[in-house]
Formats: sequence, C-alpha cells, structure tokens
Amino acid sequence: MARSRSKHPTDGELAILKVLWEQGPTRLSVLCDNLDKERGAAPSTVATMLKIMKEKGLVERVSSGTAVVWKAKLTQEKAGSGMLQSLTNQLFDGSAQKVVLNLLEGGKLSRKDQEAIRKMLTGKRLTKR
Amino acid sequence: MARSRSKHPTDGELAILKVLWEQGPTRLSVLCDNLDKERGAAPSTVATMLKIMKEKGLVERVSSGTAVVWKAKLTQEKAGSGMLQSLTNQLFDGSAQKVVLNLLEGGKLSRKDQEAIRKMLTGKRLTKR
DNA sequence: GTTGAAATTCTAATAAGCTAGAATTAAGGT
DNA sequence: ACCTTAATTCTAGCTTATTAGAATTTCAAC
Repeated sequence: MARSRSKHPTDGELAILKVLWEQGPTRLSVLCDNLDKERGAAPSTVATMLKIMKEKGLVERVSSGTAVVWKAKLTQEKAGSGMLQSLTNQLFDGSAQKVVLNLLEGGKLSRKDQEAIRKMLTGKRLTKR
Repeated sequence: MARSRSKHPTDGELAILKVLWEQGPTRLSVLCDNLDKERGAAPSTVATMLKIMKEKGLVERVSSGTAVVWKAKLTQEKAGSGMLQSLTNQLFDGSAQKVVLNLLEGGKLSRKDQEAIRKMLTGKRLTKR
C-alpha cells in the first residue's frame, strides 16, 4: 500500500487556485502568466495539473463562448476552513480556541486585529442572543 | 525538476510526533503500539520513517541508559505555529484576523471559547499596556 | 555462550506530486 | 486552403512519501 491522494489541495494546486480566485475564470495562457514568478511553469505543466484538478473536482473547464476558460470550483473560503479544520484537529487538539491563543501569543494579531476581533465577538453576542 | 521535501511535517510524520508529544521519549515498540489504529504500521515502517525524520531534524535518537528511545525535537507549539503561519499566508492573505473570522463564522468557536478569547484580549490589554 | 526479543538496516515496490518536451488538435486570420 | 497561435493530450522522467519483508545487529536474560 502506498499513499493515497491528499484530501486537501497541494501547494501546486493552491498556486493555481489562487490565480483563479483572484482573476476569476481564466484562460490557460493567462493562468500561466499569472503564476508566482518562482513557480513559473510551462503551459503543458499547468495543463497537466488542471487535468488532475478537474478529476479531483477542484476546477471546471468552461467553454465561454469562443474561448475556453478554467474556473475554480472549490471556493477560497471552503479551502480555508477545510484546511484550518484539519490543522486544528491535528495540532491543536481540535480546539479552535487554542488556535487563536497561538496566534495571539505568536504576536500575529496586531492591536488593530485584536480590537476588531473583540468587536466581532461583542457584536455577535448582542445580535444573536 | 521534481518536487522538494515539504517544509512541514507530513501526515505520517505528524502521527508519529503526536505520540512522542503525548508520551514523551518512547521506545520504538511503544511508539508502534500507540499509533492510530487506522495507521497501524509495521515496526520496520516506523523505523524507516524515524530515520528520515532524524535526517530532517524532527526527532532525536537518545540512548536512555540501557534502552534506546526516540524523542521529538520539534515541539508541538512550533509545529503548530509554523503550519498555522503557512496556512495563514497561503489562504488568508497573511491575515491572522481573517483566520479568526473564519473560525467564528464556521461556528468553531463555542460561546465559552469566545468568552475566553475576550478575556485573553482584555487581560492582555490591562497588563501589557 | 546460546537464545530470543527488540531495534535497525537493507532493499524494494507503489502512488502521488511535479515537471515538461513532443505531437496533436482547434480556432482564427489572411 | 494555409498558417499561426493557443490549448490539449501523450508520454515520460524524477523525487517524495509510504509501506514493509528479510536480513542483520544488539543486548539482556538464562
């Protein structure tokens, strides 16, 4: 038994999805041009990845009138929450609170962030309950 | 060019690290026994992984008096913050605030969590500034 | 000193992920 | 019809990640 396909998008797949999220439905050539400079991949490389991603249901091939464009099926939100959930379970005992604590202690939350979060929490309470 | 080694622990490596974090320095046999039932791996499998993980600096082989034990070198905290940071950059535009928002909107933060976070934020403010 | 269990190394197979050249197809312009 | 350009398929290589049987080593126990 070897390993099976990852449940989440891989780094390469994320690079492609990121462009599609930013640019919306995109032709292959544009997609290639907009990939990270680091990860400047050949068109055939990107095409191969798209084929696999289509199999996985991550993207869609759409005939937009004359041209063909590629479209993200997985939304950024879903990808984010899925991977965040996974990470929470794997490294934070499933506790989202621990995640926040880690961010706070790691200095990742600026004072402004903290203020905004406090507001979000407070707002939620007032309206929801 | 093919891909290079992941900067972060893989799933399999995390499974091993998890046991080491919970149990502390552990002999191979104990490690094998304590791996997820799902991921019940043969001793030679685990040994091979440990060898690679040692190369990566994730674990350490320590002669504890008579027996040999394996020890995590990467702490759970560091692994957590590293992967969280990475995820934040990749999917939340580097904004930790967006991460918290995602958790909140996804209903991952219970009322108790929210209360605790509010306290943390408030406490921080009072002491720190 | 032989035995036996645990640990480790050796070896090797398999799939995923990444990469892309070459060949082929599709579409539009001249 | 012919040519150019973009898109796609075919094919193939290479590394990582995962898996583990077999052989070997180590070491305590008897």
